[in-house]
Amino acid sequence: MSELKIASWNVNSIRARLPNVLAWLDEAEPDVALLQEIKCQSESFPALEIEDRGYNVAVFGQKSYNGVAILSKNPIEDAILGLPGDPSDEQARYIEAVVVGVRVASIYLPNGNPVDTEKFTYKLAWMERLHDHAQALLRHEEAMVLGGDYNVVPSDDDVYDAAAWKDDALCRPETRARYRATLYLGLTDAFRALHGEVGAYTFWDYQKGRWQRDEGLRIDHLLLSPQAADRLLACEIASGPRGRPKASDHTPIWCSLSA
DNA sequence: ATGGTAGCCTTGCTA
Repeated sequence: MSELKIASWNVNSIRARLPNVLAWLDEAEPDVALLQEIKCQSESFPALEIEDRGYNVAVFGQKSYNGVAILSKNPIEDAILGLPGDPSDEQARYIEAVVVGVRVASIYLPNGNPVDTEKFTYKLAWMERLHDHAQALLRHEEAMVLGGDYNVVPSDDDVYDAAAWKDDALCRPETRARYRATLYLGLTDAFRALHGEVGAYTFWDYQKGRWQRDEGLRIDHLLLSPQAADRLLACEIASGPRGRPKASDHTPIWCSLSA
Protein backbone atom coordinates (compact mmCIF):
# COMPACT_ATOMS: atom_id res chain seq x y z
CA MET A 1 0.00 0.00 0.00
CA SER A 2 1.57 3.25 -1.13
CA GLU A 3 -1.22 5.58 -0.06
CA LEU A 4 -3.00 6.27 3.18
CA LYS A 5 -6.66 7.20 2.77
CA ILE A 6 -8.11 9.16 5.68
CA ALA A 7 -11.82 9.99 5.75
CA SER A 8 -14.07 11.98 8.07
CA TRP A 9 -17.83 11.57 8.43
CA ASN A 10 -20.42 12.94 10.83
CA VAL A 11 -22.74 9.91 10.83
CA ASN A 12 -25.52 11.35 13.04
CA SER A 13 -25.88 8.20 15.20
CA ILE A 14 -23.71 5.17 14.48
CA ARG A 15 -26.47 2.77 15.47
CA ALA A 16 -29.10 4.33 13.22
CA ARG A 17 -26.51 4.59 10.43
CA LEU A 18 -24.76 1.23 10.76
CA PRO A 19 -25.91 -0.31 7.43
CA ASN A 20 -24.89 2.88 5.59
CA VAL A 21 -21.55 3.05 7.38
CA LEU A 22 -20.71 -0.59 6.67
CA ALA A 23 -21.64 -0.19 2.99
CA TRP A 24 -19.44 2.91 2.78
CA LEU A 25 -16.48 1.16 4.45
CA ASP A 26 -16.81 -1.68 1.93
CA GLU A 27 -16.91 0.62 -1.11
CA ALA A 28 -14.60 3.50 -0.07
CA GLU A 29 -12.12 1.36 1.86
CA PRO A 30 -10.59 4.17 3.94
CA ASP A 31 -7.52 3.19 5.91
CA VAL A 32 -8.65 5.56 8.64
CA ALA A 33 -12.19 6.78 9.30
CA LEU A 34 -12.82 9.66 11.69
CA LEU A 35 -16.43 9.56 12.86
CA GLN A 36 -18.48 12.20 14.68
CA GLU A 37 -21.89 12.30 16.35
CA ILE A 38 -21.97 8.60 17.10
CA LYS A 39 -24.62 9.46 19.73
CA CYS A 40 -23.98 6.51 22.00
CA GLN A 41 -21.90 5.50 24.98
CA SER A 42 -18.63 3.74 24.24
CA GLU A 43 -19.97 0.36 25.40
CA SER A 44 -22.90 0.64 22.95
CA PHE A 45 -20.70 1.28 19.93
CA PRO A 46 -21.19 -1.51 17.34
CA ALA A 47 -17.51 -2.47 17.43
CA LEU A 48 -17.95 -6.13 16.43
CA GLU A 49 -19.60 -5.36 13.10
CA ILE A 50 -16.89 -2.84 12.26
CA GLU A 51 -14.04 -5.06 13.44
CA ASP A 52 -15.46 -7.75 11.12
CA ARG A 53 -14.60 -5.35 8.26
CA GLY A 54 -10.97 -5.40 9.37
CA TYR A 55 -10.91 -2.20 11.41
CA ASN A 56 -9.52 -1.43 14.82
CA VAL A 57 -11.70 0.91 16.85
CA ALA A 58 -11.10 3.68 19.39
CA VAL A 59 -14.22 5.32 20.80
CA PHE A 60 -15.03 8.29 23.01
CA GLY A 61 -18.78 8.00 23.47
CA GLN A 62 -21.51 9.88 25.29
CA LYS A 63 -25.15 9.10 25.94
CA SER A 64 -27.57 10.59 23.38
CA TYR A 65 -25.34 13.36 22.07
CA ASN A 66 -21.93 13.97 20.52
CA GLY A 67 -19.43 11.10 20.61
CA VAL A 68 -16.43 10.54 18.30
CA ALA A 69 -14.47 7.53 17.09
CA ILE A 70 -11.45 6.48 15.06
CA LEU A 71 -11.52 3.39 12.83
CA SER A 72 -8.25 2.13 11.40
CA LYS A 73 -7.08 -0.89 9.44
CA ASN A 74 -3.68 -0.40 11.09
CA PRO A 75 -3.06 -0.49 14.84
CA ILE A 76 -4.25 2.55 16.82
CA GLU A 77 -1.63 3.90 19.21
CA ASP A 78 -1.54 6.49 21.97
CA ALA A 79 -5.26 7.33 21.93
CA ILE A 80 -6.28 10.47 23.81
CA LEU A 81 -9.95 10.89 24.77
CA GLY A 82 -11.09 14.49 25.10
CA LEU A 83 -9.68 17.85 24.10
CA PRO A 84 -7.07 19.04 26.64
CA GLY A 85 -7.50 22.36 28.40
CA ASP A 86 -10.67 22.00 30.48
CA PRO A 87 -11.12 18.99 32.79
CA SER A 88 -14.67 20.14 33.57
CA ASP A 89 -15.78 19.71 29.93
CA GLU A 90 -18.07 16.66 29.87
CA GLN A 91 -18.89 16.63 26.16
CA ALA A 92 -17.30 13.88 24.04
CA ARG A 93 -16.12 15.88 21.05
CA TYR A 94 -12.47 14.97 20.52
CA ILE A 95 -10.38 11.83 20.12
CA GLU A 96 -6.79 11.66 18.92
CA ALA A 97 -4.39 8.82 18.14
CA VAL A 98 -1.41 7.80 16.01
CA VAL A 99 -1.81 5.46 13.05
CA VAL A 100 1.21 4.29 11.00
CA GLY A 101 3.11 7.34 12.17
CA VAL A 102 0.38 9.83 11.32
CA ARG A 103 -1.35 11.63 14.17
CA VAL A 104 -5.08 11.89 13.52
CA ALA A 105 -7.93 13.52 15.42
CA SER A 106 -11.69 13.19 15.07
CA ILE A 107 -13.26 16.51 15.99
CA TYR A 108 -16.89 17.43 16.62
CA LEU A 109 -16.68 21.15 17.25
CA PRO A 110 -19.71 22.66 19.04
CA ASN A 111 -22.46 24.07 16.84
CA GLY A 112 -22.85 27.20 18.97
CA ASN A 113 -26.41 28.22 18.14
CA PRO A 114 -28.21 30.26 19.31
CA VAL A 115 -25.48 32.88 19.36
CA ASP A 116 -26.98 34.90 22.23
CA THR A 117 -26.59 31.97 24.63
CA GLU A 118 -23.86 30.13 26.52
CA LYS A 119 -23.74 27.67 23.62
CA PHE A 120 -21.90 30.24 21.52
CA THR A 121 -19.61 31.11 24.42
CA TYR A 122 -18.81 27.41 24.81
CA LYS A 123 -18.09 27.10 21.09
CA LEU A 124 -15.64 30.00 21.11
CA ALA A 125 -13.90 28.72 24.25
CA TRP A 126 -13.67 25.24 22.71
CA MET A 127 -12.10 26.76 19.60
CA GLU A 128 -9.51 28.51 21.76
CA ARG A 129 -8.63 25.18 23.35
CA LEU A 130 -8.38 23.53 19.94
CA HIS A 131 -6.10 26.33 18.77
CA ASP A 132 -3.80 25.89 21.76
CA HIS A 133 -3.73 22.11 21.42
CA ALA A 134 -3.04 22.28 17.68
CA GLN A 135 -0.21 24.69 18.41
CA ALA A 136 1.32 22.21 20.85
CA LEU A 137 0.91 19.30 18.39
CA LEU A 138 2.49 21.24 15.53
CA ARG A 139 5.69 21.52 17.56
CA HIS A 140 6.14 17.76 17.04
CA GLU A 141 6.72 18.49 13.33
CA GLU A 142 5.03 15.25 12.30
CA ALA A 143 2.41 14.29 9.75
CA MET A 144 -0.98 15.09 11.26
CA VAL A 145 -4.57 15.23 10.05
CA LEU A 146 -7.10 17.05 12.22
CA GLY A 147 -10.41 16.04 10.68
CA GLY A 148 -14.02 16.38 11.56
CA ASP A 149 -17.18 18.41 11.73
CA TYR A 150 -15.81 21.85 12.57
CA ASN A 151 -19.21 23.54 12.42
CA VAL A 152 -17.39 26.39 10.69
CA VAL A 153 -18.23 27.78 7.24
CA PRO A 154 -14.79 29.24 6.41
CA SER A 155 -15.95 31.75 3.80
CA ASP A 156 -19.08 32.96 2.05
CA ASP A 157 -18.23 30.64 -0.84
CA ASP A 158 -18.80 27.67 1.45
CA VAL A 159 -22.54 28.21 1.97
CA TYR A 160 -25.41 28.26 -0.53
CA ASP A 161 -26.82 31.55 0.80
CA ALA A 162 -24.25 33.60 2.71
CA ALA A 163 -26.66 36.45 3.42
CA ALA A 164 -29.21 34.17 5.04
CA TRP A 165 -26.52 32.54 7.19
CA LYS A 166 -24.40 35.56 8.14
CA ASP A 167 -25.62 35.69 11.75
CA ASP A 168 -25.49 31.94 12.32
CA ALA A 169 -22.89 30.57 14.76
CA LEU A 170 -21.29 28.65 11.85
CA CYS A 171 -20.60 31.88 9.94
CA ARG A 172 -20.17 34.57 12.57
CA PRO A 173 -17.00 36.67 12.35
CA GLU A 174 -15.91 35.52 15.82
CA THR A 175 -16.14 31.90 14.67
CA ARG A 176 -14.29 32.50 11.42
CA ALA A 177 -11.58 34.52 13.14
CA ARG A 178 -10.80 31.68 15.54
CA TYR A 179 -10.83 29.12 12.75
CA ARG A 180 -8.44 31.26 10.69
CA ALA A 181 -6.16 31.73 13.68
CA THR A 182 -5.84 27.94 13.96
CA LEU A 183 -5.22 27.58 10.22
CA TYR A 184 -2.57 30.30 10.41
CA LEU A 185 -0.59 28.20 12.86
CA GLY A 186 0.44 26.35 9.71
CA LEU A 187 -2.40 23.98 8.88
CA THR A 188 -3.66 23.33 5.35
CA ASP A 189 -7.35 22.92 4.48
CA ALA A 190 -6.85 19.92 2.17
CA PHE A 191 -10.02 20.40 0.13
CA ARG A 192 -9.49 24.11 -0.43
CA ALA A 193 -5.83 23.58 -1.29
CA LEU A 194 -6.68 21.21 -4.13
CA HIS A 195 -10.00 22.61 -5.35
CA GLY A 196 -10.19 26.28 -4.37
CA GLU A 197 -13.53 27.88 -3.58
CA VAL A 198 -15.93 25.90 -5.72
CA GLY A 199 -19.20 25.81 -3.78
CA ALA A 200 -18.77 22.20 -2.75
CA TYR A 201 -20.59 21.11 0.39
CA THR A 202 -20.39 18.39 3.04
CA PHE A 203 -23.68 19.03 4.87
CA TRP A 204 -27.24 19.50 3.67
CA ASP A 205 -30.08 20.00 6.15
CA TYR A 206 -32.75 17.31 6.23
CA GLN A 207 -35.43 19.98 5.88
CA LYS A 208 -36.82 21.89 2.93
CA GLY A 209 -35.27 19.71 0.24
CA ARG A 210 -31.80 21.13 0.82
CA TRP A 211 -30.08 18.03 -0.56
CA GLN A 212 -32.25 17.89 -3.68
CA ARG A 213 -31.52 21.60 -4.31
CA ASP A 214 -27.81 21.25 -3.45
CA GLU A 215 -28.22 23.96 -0.83
CA GLY A 216 -25.49 22.95 1.57
CA LEU A 217 -22.56 24.03 3.70
CA ARG A 218 -18.90 23.05 3.71
CA ILE A 219 -18.28 22.49 7.42
CA ASP A 220 -16.40 19.18 7.51
CA HIS A 221 -12.68 19.76 7.07
CA LEU A 222 -9.38 17.91 6.93
CA LEU A 223 -6.62 20.18 8.29
CA LEU A 224 -3.09 18.99 7.59
CA SER A 225 0.24 19.75 9.24
CA PRO A 226 3.03 20.78 6.83
CA GLN A 227 4.47 17.25 6.95
CA ALA A 228 1.09 15.82 5.92
CA ALA A 229 0.40 18.53 3.33
CA ASP A 230 3.70 17.67 1.64
CA ARG A 231 2.30 14.16 1.11
CA LEU A 232 -1.20 15.22 -0.02
CA LEU A 233 -2.25 13.39 -3.20
CA ALA A 234 -6.01 13.91 -3.34
CA CYS A 235 -8.98 15.21 -1.38
CA GLU A 236 -12.61 14.66 -2.34
CA ILE A 237 -16.10 14.98 -0.95
CA ALA A 238 -17.90 11.64 -1.37
CA SER A 239 -21.45 12.82 -1.93
CA GLY A 240 -22.86 9.34 -2.63
CA PRO A 241 -23.77 8.46 0.95
CA ARG A 242 -25.87 11.63 1.33
CA GLY A 243 -28.24 10.50 -1.41
CA ARG A 244 -29.04 7.07 -0.01
CA PRO A 245 -32.03 5.99 2.11
CA LYS A 246 -31.55 6.69 5.83
CA ALA A 247 -28.69 9.10 5.03
CA SER A 248 -26.81 11.19 7.55
CA ASP A 249 -27.19 14.92 6.92
CA HIS A 250 -23.39 15.00 6.38
CA THR A 251 -21.40 13.15 3.74
CA PRO A 252 -17.81 11.84 4.00
CA ILE A 253 -14.75 13.84 2.99
CA TRP A 254 -11.46 12.03 2.44
CA CYS A 255 -7.85 12.67 1.53
CA SER A 256 -5.01 10.40 0.53
CA LEU A 257 -1.39 10.82 1.58
CA SER A 258 1.62 9.25 -0.08
CA ALA A 259 3.20 6.59 2.09
C1' DA B 1 -46.75 33.23 8.41
C1' DT B 2 -42.50 30.57 10.54
C1' DG B 3 -42.82 25.65 8.65
C1' DG B 4 -40.11 21.56 7.47
C1' DT B 5 -36.65 16.43 9.11
C1' DA B 6 -34.01 13.25 12.02
C1' DG B 7 -32.39 10.84 16.31
C1' DC B 8 -32.41 10.47 21.02
C1' DC B 9 -35.58 7.90 24.94
C1' DT B 10 -37.88 13.26 26.08
C1' DT B 11 -42.81 14.13 24.84
C1' DG B 12 -38.24 18.43 24.72
C1' DC B 13 -33.39 18.95 23.22
C1' DT B 14 -30.03 19.21 19.73
C1' DA B 15 -28.84 19.90 15.17
